[in-house]
Amino acid sequence: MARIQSKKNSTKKEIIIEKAARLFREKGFGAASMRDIAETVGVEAASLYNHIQSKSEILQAICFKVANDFIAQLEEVERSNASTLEKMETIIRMHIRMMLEHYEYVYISDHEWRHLPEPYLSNFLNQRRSYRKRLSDVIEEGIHKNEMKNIDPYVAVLTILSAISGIESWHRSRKTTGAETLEENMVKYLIEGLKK
Amino acid sequence: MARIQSKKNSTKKEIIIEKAARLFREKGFGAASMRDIAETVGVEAASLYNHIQSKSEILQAICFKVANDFIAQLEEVERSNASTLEKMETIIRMHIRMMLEHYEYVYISDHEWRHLPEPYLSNFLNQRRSYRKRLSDVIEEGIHKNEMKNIDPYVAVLTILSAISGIESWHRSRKTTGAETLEENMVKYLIEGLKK
DNA sequence: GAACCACCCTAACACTTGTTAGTTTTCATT
DNA sequence: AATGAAAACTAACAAGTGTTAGGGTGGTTC
Repeated sequence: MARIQSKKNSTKKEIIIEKAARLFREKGFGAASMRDIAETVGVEAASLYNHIQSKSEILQAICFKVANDFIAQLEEVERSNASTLEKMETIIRMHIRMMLEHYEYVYISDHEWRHLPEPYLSNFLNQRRSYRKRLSDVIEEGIHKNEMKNIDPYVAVLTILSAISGIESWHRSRKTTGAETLEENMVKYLIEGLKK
Repeated sequence: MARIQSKKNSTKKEIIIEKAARLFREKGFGAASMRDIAETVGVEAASLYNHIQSKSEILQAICFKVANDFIAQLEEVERSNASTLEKMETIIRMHIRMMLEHYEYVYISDHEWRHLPEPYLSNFLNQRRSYRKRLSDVIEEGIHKNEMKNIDPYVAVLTILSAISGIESWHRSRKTTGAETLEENMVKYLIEGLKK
């Protein structure tokens, strides 16, 4: 019960996933090999299998952790009794912060999910679809309550989530624009386009 | 000079690139093998090398074709004497239509460029950076001329391009929303958020 | 001190990868 | 019918893939 632990109070499995996430993001799931992962962990490839069952288990862990995180936070917003515009702003900020603070994980969940094996793939896509539906319900309500301009809710959700997912390219850049400027301006842009 | 041609007035090389594009988009560059490509072309893998030099040459052809297309169209807009807002709307529509009509190519150029070998990779990224800079110059001018609201130009460009790139997920969906609705609503959203 | 267990190692597996060599087929032009 | 080039084929290569088997090592617990 002691040896399995490391410096950071995390199990070796968690360490493996963390290191793998970095590589999956940098090179893509397919191009990052188990031997690559093993090297950054400081161990032989075969040894990884004492802690994980397969390469794709790592991907599953990452994708579903992110998905669950988003769903949990969305539920919190849904339960609140803020206006629909406030709700959307909260959600947008939540997404931006997730992208800023958990870049690797969110990026992988956004871009590498197609490598999930069935039935996880279908599962993931269903969760995703239902998540977006719930977001567009908020917008639809906002339109009915005359708090938002009349815009196709599906397109609005698509626009918002895609825009935020593009923060990925900021992360890869030289970051002459600060994180705070990024957040405030993107929120401004996306909320302004929604307002009546 | 005749045998190399096929039904569609295109060389075999172009056919290979087209078929490969489909596979690169579906499975990713790394996961699509030369044997996969050969099969859809209806030939053995080794025979592909009578027409192309390497797998990555296909990727280069796709990425730079798209990049050059975008640059050419941007230059046309820059030369016009429309207002900055009109310019931005034209550019946004151009991007949306490219995404709608040349989905496979644009998607690959957006998502698989990291597999380009040097020096093509650096080249590609430089073109991309300079393209975005020119877009943000238009927005900056719009702000100075008081035609646009005061928003960080870098963030605005990031938001616009990322949003449009998300049309990819519409393409993969059941398309309950039509292409026209998609275009009009996204333009509305993105332009409205820019207007003073 | 013996047994146990978690963990690492080396070696190997079956398979897939992009690509090359060498040969044969196809077909328009002479 | 013969020529010559383009383009297809088979076979093989070296390297890399995820994963398993089996054995060794060092620390914890009886």
